[in-house]
Amino acid sequence: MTASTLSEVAKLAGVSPATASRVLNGSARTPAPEIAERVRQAADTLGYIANAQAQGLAKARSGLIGLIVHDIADPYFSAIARGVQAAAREQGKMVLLATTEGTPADERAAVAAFAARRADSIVIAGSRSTQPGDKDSNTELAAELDRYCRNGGKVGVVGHSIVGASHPDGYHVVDVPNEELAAKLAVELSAGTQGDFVIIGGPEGRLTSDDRIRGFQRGLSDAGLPEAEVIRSRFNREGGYEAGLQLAARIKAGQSGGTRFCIFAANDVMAIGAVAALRSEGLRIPRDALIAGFDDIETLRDFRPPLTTVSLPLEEIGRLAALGSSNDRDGSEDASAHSSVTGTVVLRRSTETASAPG
Amino acid sequence: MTASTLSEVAKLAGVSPATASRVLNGSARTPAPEIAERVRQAADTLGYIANAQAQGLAKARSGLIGLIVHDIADPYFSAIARGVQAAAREQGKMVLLATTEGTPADERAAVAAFAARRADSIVIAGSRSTQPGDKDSNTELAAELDRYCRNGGKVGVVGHSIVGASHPDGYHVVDVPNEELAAKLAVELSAGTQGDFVIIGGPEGRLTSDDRIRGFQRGLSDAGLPEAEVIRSRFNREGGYEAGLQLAARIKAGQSGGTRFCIFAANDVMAIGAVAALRSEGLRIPRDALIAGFDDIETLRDFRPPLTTVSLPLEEIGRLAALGSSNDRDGSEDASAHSSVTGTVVLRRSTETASAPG
DNA sequence: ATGAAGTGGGAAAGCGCATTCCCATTGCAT
DNA sequence: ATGCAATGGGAATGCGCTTTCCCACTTCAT
Repeated sequence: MTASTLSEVAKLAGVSPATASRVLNGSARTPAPEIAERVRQAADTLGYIANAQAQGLAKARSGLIGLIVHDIADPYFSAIARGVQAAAREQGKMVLLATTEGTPADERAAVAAFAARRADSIVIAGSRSTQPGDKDSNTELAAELDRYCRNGGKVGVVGHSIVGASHPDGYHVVDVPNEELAAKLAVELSAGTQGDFVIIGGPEGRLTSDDRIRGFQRGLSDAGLPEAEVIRSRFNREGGYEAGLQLAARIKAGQSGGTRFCIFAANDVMAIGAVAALRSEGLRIPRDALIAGFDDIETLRDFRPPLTTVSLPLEEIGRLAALGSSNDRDGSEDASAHSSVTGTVVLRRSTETASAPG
Repeated sequence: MTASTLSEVAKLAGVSPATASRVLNGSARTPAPEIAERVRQAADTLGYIANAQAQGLAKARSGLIGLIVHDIADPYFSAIARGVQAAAREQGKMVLLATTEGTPADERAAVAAFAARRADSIVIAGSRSTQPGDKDSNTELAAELDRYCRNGGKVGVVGHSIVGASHPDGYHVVDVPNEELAAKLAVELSAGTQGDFVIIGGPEGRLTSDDRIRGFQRGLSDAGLPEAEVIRSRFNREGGYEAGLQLAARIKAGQSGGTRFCIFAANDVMAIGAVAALRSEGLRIPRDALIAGFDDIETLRDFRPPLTTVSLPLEEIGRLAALGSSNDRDGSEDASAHSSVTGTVVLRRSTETASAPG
């Protein structure tokens, strides 16, 4: 037994499919109340559920919003996903998920898949990479997105505008002031710290990571401090762990010169990994080293010692990206090519210089 | 400018739409290589992307798999989502996301929405509730799912079979031995513990929570210990926190009778909340109380003190649910109504009775 | 040389719905 | 009473694709 169709409902109600369509799925024209009731009853007894695919075909809109993330299990992305999901819900849409592990080629494929499904809009989160090896893929990604826009799609971008993308009004980017906030963090940290600064960053070319590193360096410089050394690693917990091991060895070898290293990890998850590594080497935070992260991941807030970080309204970011790229076109002016959020530096115990009582 | 269509491609290639369809999207019949090449070229120059909605309509399959979770930002669910996503990818499908906050009414709506989109299968994660107030909604949820199955849909269920659902072969449930594992945890904990056991559980009627509580009690009983008190709270971090505050007050009032409470929180996130509460009251783990969780959430593994818990292969669970409900029907026998996973008790510092050196 | 079997492309009929147009009916003003 | 606009339902078309069926042509066996 297959699902019942509109015409079956119409037949049962003794009306035409057109009328049934009008009453069941919103239309400008509203049939007479008595007829409407009959149709609704028929639909009910048949357990009618409109075929969204057919509707999409007929209306050229799908009610779908595509979401591209690196890894849905990464708390950074899942927080954004929650925001996107909330926005989708508000608009009566559904979200389609794609994970890409950050590779531009997969992102391109995801965009194509979304385009195939005629997603009304696409939200692309997660920093793109500008590594030389990814150059072609990036160009193709931009091309694919442009094509999608040209065909009427809207795309919401978290963080930076897409490199190479050029369609005039198809993109809505949610600016995240990674650089400024990282600078601010550096300034605030430098106030009460005397040890050397070290940065644990993602791979070179990872935009978000690069922004944060650049900002942090600028902050140091603004505070009259020398540039910090940068250790490159993967942009996840394991990357942080590995970098942490390196640092631990150096700390134990006395390379921190009598003072504590102040470590800045480009995101919270890396910071946690680094802390785990330091601990596994018998070092303690903040006794033997200070450390700060970025993002203020919710699940990590109960971590000990509490992690100094930059709090970002991730859910809101997701919401804005989804809303900004919604098809409320006929744009209220041009006001909507960008929206921006702000974050706040949150100093916590992991960077406290006065040795804690406990 | 709107996306180009199959017939445009066909025209450009000088063939019929039928032929174009055959070469571009897999078919049993394969046109001549030379023609195929021409079609492919035409598709390429036009930037043709098949309209999945139209394909879905024509083929009566959508290539979509619906995923229902309480909250995508909850690490438990996002881990499962990752598994589902992986399975979807293997099968060349996409996942459609719905979040419900655990309310049966929303779950019902999500199922209906998936049915409307003609999702090939639905994975429903997250414990259903059997609270009296939800009874009707639950019945409706079951009815909706049954209807979906009757129309040819497959549903993968994480944890328990759907209460009230009855369609013979539409459901594939991934059994999670919550009860057994909780019992095992209780037994292992009781070995080295003398204090009273206390359970922090979710609201009554929450299936997963109830299973774990029941199992834990059984384990205690098997070990010859009296039944533990159960504190009911919300099934998330805040719930754990609130329960933790209550317990902290009692511990400080000396109600633990000279020994330490051994707290079992029905999931890791609650456990973390409880730990945070105890800490905020100046208590320390495991010095002042022991605590164990359930799930072994990845992001929480670096937590201090390391949390005793039950490790569950969440990603695998998601995979199995998605795969098991995939339309490889013509079922290899009936072998596939269930699949099961197993977990392991992981004893860590949070329940160590020998007072730690540090 | 002839027919049967096989090969490969095209025409056409939907898939389930929205929507445009058309037509019958009604209400009103004249 | 007559004409007009407004109202509301139905027929038909098309959204973009798959798939069945048909037909022209080739190839082989006889």
